Amino acid sequence: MFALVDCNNFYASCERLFRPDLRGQPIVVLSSGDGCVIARSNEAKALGIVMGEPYFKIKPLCHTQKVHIFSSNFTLYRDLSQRVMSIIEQAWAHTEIYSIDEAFLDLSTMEPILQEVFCQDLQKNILKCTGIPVSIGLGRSKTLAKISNFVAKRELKIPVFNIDNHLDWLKRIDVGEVWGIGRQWRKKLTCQGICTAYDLTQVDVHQLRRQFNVAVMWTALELKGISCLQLSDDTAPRKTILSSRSFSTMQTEFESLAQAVSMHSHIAYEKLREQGSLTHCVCVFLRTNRFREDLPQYEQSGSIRLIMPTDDVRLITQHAKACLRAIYKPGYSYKKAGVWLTELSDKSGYQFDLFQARCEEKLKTSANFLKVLDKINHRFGKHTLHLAALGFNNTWDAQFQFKSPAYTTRWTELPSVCNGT
DNA sequence: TCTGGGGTCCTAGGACCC
DNA sequence: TCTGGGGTCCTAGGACCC
Repeated sequence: MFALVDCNNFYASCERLFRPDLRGQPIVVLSSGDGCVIARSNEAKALGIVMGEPYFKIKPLCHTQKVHIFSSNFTLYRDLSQRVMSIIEQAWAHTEIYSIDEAFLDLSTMEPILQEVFCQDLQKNILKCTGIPVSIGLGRSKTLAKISNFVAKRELKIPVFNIDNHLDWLKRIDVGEVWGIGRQWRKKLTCQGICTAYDLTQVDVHQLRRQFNVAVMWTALELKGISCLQLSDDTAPRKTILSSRSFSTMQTEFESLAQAVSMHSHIAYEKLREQGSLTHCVCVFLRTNRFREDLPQYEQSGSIRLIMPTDDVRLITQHAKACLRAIYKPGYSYKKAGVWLTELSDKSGYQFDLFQARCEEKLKTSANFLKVLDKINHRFGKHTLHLAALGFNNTWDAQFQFKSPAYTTRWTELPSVCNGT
């Protein structure tokens, strides 16, 4: 048996945690640059605000209905996520942290009779210790646990549900709600009359393998209660690292794009160092605003493959700017740029170039420099020390107009408790 | 006027090898 | 006119997830 713990309206719940005055009020959390809706409280859902909707389209509704708007505050969400996850891991060792707000538990070694009670206790404990409400679904496979969670949250509105003796629910679940069936597969399946999760269990799995792919076949097997996906004990480092963002206003000049690309190089560098990897390939992309059909469109990417892998922010930035130079075309209004590091390798397996003199001295100097850079930024705040290439007073960077304080991670932004006097 | 960011995996096809 | 069989690796593109 598997259990899926899923935080309810996670980002909205995080925001409400430090704003008890917002209990029962509609809350919406926006994506980077206050672009789209990425989380909604139940009250906001009830107003018909849908996921992914651009903010400007719902602005009047938010105003008349007094919806509380928040910019995304990932520092806060990450911190609260870690608290929730640590409680889960303390309660049960065989756990996979699947996303910022979800964890799978493999309960197969627990007495079946204890499983539901265990989940009910866990749900109460998480709420008590963190203030974050969660729902827990149980099932014979990860996919069934997912569906079970969906039923608990959306249909029955109860904290814990075990679908094992209630598989009739599959007949009422749209096939597009099944984990692993996205928009394209849903379209293709419904064309063939496969409209519900139950329908999918009735199709020959080899036919699914042929017509779709092996993942869809596994999904169908999992719905039948045949577990194909085990917990992934994934402490493995990322295989690619990306930093990208839309601009607050469209940019035309090379210089501001170069600043943005330098900033993304810096962010990507920090992520790279954090997991102790080196990059072999630096890729840069930029694109115009695809929603502005009245403007000429351009989208391009370029990459540089390094002879020797690096984690030096100076080299990464230098190569990223060279990529940008190669793809930049004047005369366009750019909306977004990013830096993508691929072909990552572990620092311990450093491969020297056969045809160049070994340059240990140079590497040592670089390592020392980076160590100091990291140390200073760790102690005094993320962007205390950075390359001048990032520029100052960036007007192009995304705005977070409705951002809440870093309540739990910054001394100066701790919530204050007022005694009313 | 205003439309997110960051990942993974699978597959088909092409290039190459003997 | 007729031209094998059995592999591996790489890449781009497409699907999915949160």
